[in-house]
Amino acid sequence: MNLNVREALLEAARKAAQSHGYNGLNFRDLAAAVGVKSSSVHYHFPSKADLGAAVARRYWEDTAQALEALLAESPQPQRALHEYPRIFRKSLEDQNRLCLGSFMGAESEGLPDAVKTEVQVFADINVAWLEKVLVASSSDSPATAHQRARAIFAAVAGAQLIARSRSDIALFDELLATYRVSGLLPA
Amino acid sequence: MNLNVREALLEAARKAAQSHGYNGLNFRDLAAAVGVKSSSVHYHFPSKADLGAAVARRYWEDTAQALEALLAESPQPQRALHEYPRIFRKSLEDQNRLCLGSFMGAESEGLPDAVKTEVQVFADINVAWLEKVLVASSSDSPATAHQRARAIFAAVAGAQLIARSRSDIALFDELLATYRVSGLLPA
DNA sequence: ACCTGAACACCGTTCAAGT
DNA sequence: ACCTGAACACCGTTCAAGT
Repeated sequence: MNLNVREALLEAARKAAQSHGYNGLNFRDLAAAVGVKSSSVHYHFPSKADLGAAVARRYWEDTAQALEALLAESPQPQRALHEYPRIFRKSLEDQNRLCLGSFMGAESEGLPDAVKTEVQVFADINVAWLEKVLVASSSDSPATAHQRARAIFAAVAGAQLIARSRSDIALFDELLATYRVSGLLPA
Repeated sequence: MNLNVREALLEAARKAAQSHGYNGLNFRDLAAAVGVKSSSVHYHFPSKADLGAAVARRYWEDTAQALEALLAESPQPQRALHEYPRIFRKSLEDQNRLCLGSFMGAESEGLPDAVKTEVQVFADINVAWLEKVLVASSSDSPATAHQRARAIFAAVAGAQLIARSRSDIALFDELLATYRVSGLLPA
């Protein structure tokens, strides 16, 4: 039950942050969602900065795991690359939530340093994975793979941001399709 | 002096919102920046929702004007299209600020309806302008221009979001360059 | 017409007190 | 070890009171 509270807080805080951002997170609603008092949240996470950093760290850890699983279960690396946007699509399917990296990235100006650091790691692992897969699928030379990986990450994040503000998953799919026909993403 | 206070509030609130979002806006800091008391802000804008909506409306009005000016002063429409991302670049040059439409778009879940409406207009006028210019420069058929316009808007917004979270304008330029070589944006 | 101080409920935080 | 209530300073809001 003790560990469960901490895990439940991390999970509920992640969902809240993907919906309302770090600024939109608040201890009393979070505590209520888990069934404890707000002062109990401070026992597990002394400050909001600690909570935010823990949530962001867990988020990129989970993402790193999902990315490796995606690559492992794909017969060819092109297939993993093609499925990559599905990770962002799943956030939209889950109550129209935004990628935590995008939301906290937007808020980064006012974020505690510990949180900002974790958010940057999220971006780094996405770009590193894309770069690796682009090279493995030999659709790009190693020299251009890094630039291309960053552009894909930025464009997919942008598509999710726009589609989310309209609560329109079909728009996300259409944006991705246009990225493909234009050549930013491999067909 | 009276009108100046209202205008000064709108301007200061826009800057604050582009840095910290709607949730990061607060009446006391805003009032202090303009030199009045926080209760005076409520005289001009009864609620935070009113203030947010006024800021967002002014923002898309200014953007609409800038877009028309850009098109008017461009000898060819391709030229205006090429210069379009400069509008987003200018926000980064101005204290690393994010497009208000992107920030409030991310926050849209918790935004008052009046604010959300204005934010959507911002997206609409951007896409409509891009679509018009794409057709005029005959780089796209009318049938595909709309899809392409939305993809460009999403990708440029995403590039700004990523570059801003790194406080790296050069990254914005590199992302845009990659969009061009990949074919999403005309060379 | 425009501005202000005081008061209210809310939020992050602390801390002494519980079990 | 884990949880809680009470108290603090902060924020959006209201309102009576100023000019």
